This record gives sequence, C-alpha cells and structure tokens, in this order.
Amino acid sequence: MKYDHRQLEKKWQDRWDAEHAFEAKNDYTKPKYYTLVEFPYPSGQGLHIGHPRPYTALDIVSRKKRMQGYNVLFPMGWDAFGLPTENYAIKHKIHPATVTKNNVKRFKEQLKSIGFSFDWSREINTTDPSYYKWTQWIFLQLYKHGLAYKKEMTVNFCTSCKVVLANEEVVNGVCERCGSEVVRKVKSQWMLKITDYAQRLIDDLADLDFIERVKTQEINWIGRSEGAEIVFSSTAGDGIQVFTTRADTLFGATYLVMSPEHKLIEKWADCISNIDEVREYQKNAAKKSDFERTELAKDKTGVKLEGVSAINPANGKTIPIYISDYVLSTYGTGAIMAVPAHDTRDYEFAKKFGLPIIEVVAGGDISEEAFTDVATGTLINSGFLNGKSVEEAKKAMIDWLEENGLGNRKINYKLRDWIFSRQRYWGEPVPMVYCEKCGWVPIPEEELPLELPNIEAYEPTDNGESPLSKCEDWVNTVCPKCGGPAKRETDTMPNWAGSSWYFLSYCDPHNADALASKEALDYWMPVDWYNGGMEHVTLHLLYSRFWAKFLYDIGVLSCPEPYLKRTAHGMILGENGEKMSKSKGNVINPDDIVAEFGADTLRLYEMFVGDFEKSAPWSPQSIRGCRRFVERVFSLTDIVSGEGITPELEQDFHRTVKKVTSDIDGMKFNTAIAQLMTLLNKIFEVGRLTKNELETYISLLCPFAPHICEEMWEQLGHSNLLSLSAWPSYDDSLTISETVEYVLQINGKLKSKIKLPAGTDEASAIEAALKDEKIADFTEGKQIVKKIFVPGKIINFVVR
RNA sequence: GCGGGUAUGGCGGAAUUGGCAGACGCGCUAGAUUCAGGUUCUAGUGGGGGCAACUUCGUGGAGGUUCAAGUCCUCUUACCCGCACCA
Repeated sequence: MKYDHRQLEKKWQDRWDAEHAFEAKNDYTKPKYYTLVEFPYPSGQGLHIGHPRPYTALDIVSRKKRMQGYNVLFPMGWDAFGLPTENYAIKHKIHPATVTKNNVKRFKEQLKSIGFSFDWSREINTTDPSYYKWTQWIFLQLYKHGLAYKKEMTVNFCTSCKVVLANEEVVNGVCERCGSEVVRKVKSQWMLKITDYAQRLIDDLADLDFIERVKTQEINWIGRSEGAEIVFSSTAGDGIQVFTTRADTLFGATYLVMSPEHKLIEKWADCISNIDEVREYQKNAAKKSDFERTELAKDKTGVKLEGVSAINPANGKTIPIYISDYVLSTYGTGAIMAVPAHDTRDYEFAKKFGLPIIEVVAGGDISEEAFTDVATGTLINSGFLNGKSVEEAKKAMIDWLEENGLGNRKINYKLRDWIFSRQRYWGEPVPMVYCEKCGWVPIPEEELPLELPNIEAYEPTDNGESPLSKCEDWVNTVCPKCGGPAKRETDTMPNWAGSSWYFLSYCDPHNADALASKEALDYWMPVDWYNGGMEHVTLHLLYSRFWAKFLYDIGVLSCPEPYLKRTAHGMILGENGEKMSKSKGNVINPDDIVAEFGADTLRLYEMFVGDFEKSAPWSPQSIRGCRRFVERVFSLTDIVSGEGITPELEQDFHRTVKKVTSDIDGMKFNTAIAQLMTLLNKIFEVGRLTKNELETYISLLCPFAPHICEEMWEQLGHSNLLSLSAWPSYDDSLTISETVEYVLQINGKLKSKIKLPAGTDEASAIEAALKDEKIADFTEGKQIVKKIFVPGKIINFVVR
C-alpha cells in the first residue's frame, strides 16, 4: 500500500478532533498526569523549527501516560501580549488584537499539522480579558498583601522601544529585544517584592526534580551571601554601615568606599571640603549606564571625601572615605569596608590611590596580589583573632561585634525586586487609580477585568509615558474610595505577568468566578513535568514560582511549588551548526518539512537527532533516514502472518517494550527510537511477524509517530483509536537470555568468546573458559596469577 | 574572574554507570533492480599493517589508580552557556 502522508495525517488529525480524543477529563477520581510545555509567543514569523522539539517530547510523554491509563492534562495556549506584536501593529497600522488573532490562527494550524495531542478545549490566551481579569486579580492580591508597591527609581530605558526594561531584559548594555542603546531614567514604577521570597525560592528547590543546571542557575541568580553589617563611626557624626562577607579581615580595613549615590554624602556636604569634585564625580557616574559602569570601566576611579574620615571599630584607627562607582548603591548597604590585602578590587583601588595594604591573613604574597583564599589562610596582625582560621575568625569577629553593638549577622541577596511597569499599550492594564486625596487605590475586584481601551494611537510617547496616557476618557475616572476625581495608572504589566500563572488557568479555563476552582487546582496541581528553555530559568521560572508561592500563602493553591519536575531542551541549530536566523539564511520552515516528509517523520527526526537536552544541527540528509524508517514500518503489514508469537522475536519484543518505556520516562527519546529501529531490522531479518506483534510494535511507536500507527491499527481491523488503547506490557523474565556470551580476556585484552548457560557458577565458567582453544593457547606454559569472573559478562585471566 | 556544561569515526550520536568502544541513523564503497536519475534491496565501512586467520593503535592532551578506564583521581587545552566590580 502506498504511504501518502498528506492524506493520512490530515485524516487522523481530523478524527482526533472530531472524537475530542485528547481532552482531559474532570474526573478527579482517576490518577492524573499534568504535562506542560512553555506556551509560545505567537510571532509573525510563525512556528520555528525548534518549537516542535520540546512539544514532541512532552507529547510523547503525554501520549504514553494516556495509554498507561492516566488522566492526562497536556494543554496549549498563547502568551500573546508583548512588544513585537505592538511594533508590528504600529508599522503596519493594524490593531495589535488583530495581529494577535491572525498569528494565533497560523500557529494553531501549524501545531495541529504536527499532530500534537493538546487539549484544545482548554486553550487560553493571555490577551483575552477573561484571562487577564485574573492576572489583574492576582496583582490586586499582591498589592493588598504589601507585595506590590510604587517606587521612584533609576530604570533601564530602551531608546528604541521607548520602554522600561527589567534588569534581566538588558543584555550587554543593550535591549534584549531590539539591540538598541539602553539609558538610565528616573521613573516611578510598580514593583513586586520577590525579594521577600528569596530564601524560600532557594530552599524549596531542594525537594524538586529539576535538572541540576536549572537549580544552580536559579540559586546563583538569587545570589545569597552570608556576612555581617558593621557600623563605622565617622568624624561627621553619622555611622557608616557596610556589608561584608569577610568580617575576619576587619583589622585590615584601611579605608571605606561608598557608592556615588550614597545618601550620607549630601548630608555631609558642609563638612566635605572638596564637595565640587565629589559632585562632578557623582554626575559622571549617574550618566553611565550599568553596562558602562561594569563592562567598560574596569579601571578603578574614585574621589576621596576630604574633611571626613571614619574609625575602624576593631583597632580604633582613623581611615579615609572614598566614593567610587565600583561600589553599587543597590547591593548591601551601598558602602564597603576596603580590605586591599584580601580583595582583588580593593587591592586594585589601593594600588592606584596609594593606600596602605595591611596583611591580616597569612598564606599569600600580598606584594604581588590580593590573597583571597579562605580555606588555607591564618589570621595575623588582628589582635584577638591571631592564629585562627578564616572561618573561626569570622565567627569570633561577628560575635565580638554583636556583643559590642557594632554590627550584626546579615544575609544579602543579589536578587532585586521585580520592576512590574511597562510604558506600552499591548499589556494588561494595572488595575490601580491615583487619587490626590487617597493616593494609590486598587479598583474593586468586581470591576475586573479592567479592559484595555480600544485606541487608535498605540505608538509610544516621546516622554516615556504609556500610550494609554493619551486616552483621556479612560484615564480620568473616579476614586473608588472617596468618589472624587482620580486618574488610572497608564502603565501596563510586563509580558511576564500572564505567563506567571497560566498553568493554573489550564486546570479550569472557563471559570468566571475564580482563576480556577479549588477542586480543579487541588486535583491537577502541581504540574508533574514541565519542559522549557534554559533562557527562562531566571525570569519566567522564577517569577512563576514566586506567584505560585504567594497564591499558596493566601490559600488559593494547596501546593507551595508549581512544578515537580523541570527539564530543558536543546536548540535546533542551522545546518552549519550556528543558531538559526534570517540574516544567516539558515532558517528551516516546519511547514515545508511537514509538506515534504510528513509530521511523523519530522517528529521522529527531532527526537532522534541527538540527546534531547543538547543542541543539535539540522540535517536535511539525516531526516531522510527517518522517512525511510516510517516507510519500512508501513510495509510491515505485508509480512504479517499468523497469531501468537514469533519465537525468534519474542525476547526482542519484551526487551523493546521495556527499553522504550523506560527511555521515554528518562527523556532518552533518541535511544528509544534506535531500539525500535533495531527491532524493525530484526523483524525483516526474520521475515515475518504476527498480528499481535505488529500491534505491540505500533503501540510503542504511536507516541512518536501517531498518524501512521493509527492508520495501521485501523488496517488491522480496529475501529477504536490506538492513541487511547493500552500501552504494551512486558515480562521481565523474558528479557533475559538463556545463554550468556562471555568475553574471555587475557590480561584485560579480548581474546575469545564463549556461550554459557545463564546462571553458570564461577568455577564451572572458569573451567569452561580454560578449555577454550584460544585461551588454552595463551595460557599454555604460563602462570595464571589471577582469575576474574564477572557474572554474565567477562572472564579475565591475568598471566605471567 | 565566578558558576555550569561539552569534547567519542567522514557526520549526528550510542555505550546496562568500571567490563566486547563506535548501537541506531546519515554519508560513503561495491553489487542487484531501473532506459536513466531517484527509489528499493544485498554486502561492506574507526586508523595502520597483512592475501588471510590475525595484529596493532584508538574516546581533546599529559599523568595516575585498576585484572580492566570513554567512564574514577590529578593536572591541562579548546569550545559553548549563564552571571559578572554583588563586597
């Protein structure tokens, strides 16, 4: 029979739709399995060839779990708010909502053409008011619990997108999206207090089944560090608080450095004799972006505060105070104690400004460089700390500081609060109004959703305000609290908002009274397996864990973590091994591949190409091999004969069922396919197989290449769907051979092989091995020093 | 600089976790089928040596542990990813 993938794949996709085959049942008595893939941003380019890789992988997992009897939730939706859509809309004068609708339509067709078993009845769209109603509702809860606040701050502003960016969205000093210059601007922003959750976001990783690199990246991003805050008194009166992780080196602190933005400087203006020079430095520092301050200005600069000095609390010595932009105002206390002998940055600064370098930890050569090794050093020149190790000295010093009221233990995090405002149109409106009398007032929950007004001009304004600010009808409102005139917040939420809780919406997507019913959430959550890209680990993954924890705290969710298991896929690279991009001309369109080879072949290829977690180059040659495999499978029907089992194949079948089953669970899709190919080769070698065996074979292959398997299932006389039939089982005892081939070695080198019955004991195995001709040749006249017997594997003779 | 990762034939990649290196696929070679191209089928395919049975070398590099190392230990090189003056 001819294999016509176009006709065949369409037929089964329609059939699955018509029968609602993959809709998750709200039958809360069945065992559930929730598989989740990151929902795409429906861009104008359409589906990328990389999208199907993770989707196919979790489709395989979902299909197998379904066949194993689980109630599977494998949903899909659209993360549709965002800048590219807005920019496209501005350029082509089409409303973003229309652009989104068109893009979604195309994406959906593309996804359907690949045969994913998504539950389309639960499709969601973050730009749908019935969806973002709950995004806004969560924001209001955060506000009511003191976790959303407004703050004047210097922010990163993209000169091209005309929008404030989160720190995470600035890459190498330029806008992550458009690559334009990023400058610093002072703006009043909504902030979310993710820092309150920093410790829990670290601690709770411990029990989760996340791949290790995801855990370490999150932990590093949160950046916990333990140390102490120490107060240095000053000649200006105010104490200067510094944060340090090396309290043990306090005796070696020979100066202080404050960030240029430090608040005490203005307060001390009268005492500082070179205040003009200081202000000049501050001005220059303010002009620099974070990028310039870090990347481009490695060379240390600074100004000494003349007329003010500090006292080292450990030894009472008077030490100078500097300002320098190598000290960040946003971390710790914005001031440091400088210990040039044991910190490379302080060392560099001290060398440049001719400041004293006092060694307090012996073990290095401080005439050459700072000695920073904490494992081997011993304290010297440090009074009561002398002779102690670094760890002992840290503890002793902090104890002493605490006893004398000079300092205390302190834990700092690199994680900053989440800047939640965007001055753009195509996002969720922030449901807050500003009243001159009452300040910021949340809009009543029953007024949600606060819909995005349908305006004509969504171009960004030149002054950095949101396009919504021009929409006066919408902006001017009444205060929900006092009824007086008030103005709506015109900033919208960042595109990370909608994706921070979408996995909850899938549990019960059509609920008008709650973001999802409690029963649905209790049943489906947490997500059992979530796969996504490594690029989302420090943003989306962290943000959504934060929101889930908050919702857990206020009783909406019953689980403190949203995802039990997190894995990450590798990219599909261009043929030349480089990242696919239009400019490099190495982009592959999935539509073309589906048209030429079929969805089954594309799915198999993307799974077979290599380790799922590693990136792999696209190969137009290799995909032919997968197509050949599909065609060979299809021709199996021609050699079906009889019932029961084919003895030559029995063991191979049991082994294959075992391996494919465990490989899917272990994300080793490539070796599962290899195993199915090996079995196929064996079947053709034998030349026949029974109907039952063919049914087993296509059941195993069904998650990978569902269309062709459904077709063959039908040809074998079944009227039901293979996708909803039972997963094959195997008998472990039948995967083990009756005879075992032993490798015979002399001095660790392969010399011969013999077959022995399984379970042969050591003595008889060695006896049999010694009778082997080649072994006899090699051992003749020599002394056997040692005999090594590894059951079922190897017999090795060490001879002299 | 810190953190994480990778390195195996011409190519993509396997290797039950210390036990036959190169499964499976691509490509290539030869033959068959075909008017021909493609397809399909059969055989072969890590390097060196040998007509051959066989032999020797071989998992980025250098050492080491072991009867046995792609796998463990020490050092080292290259590349990729993340963070980056975080005190």
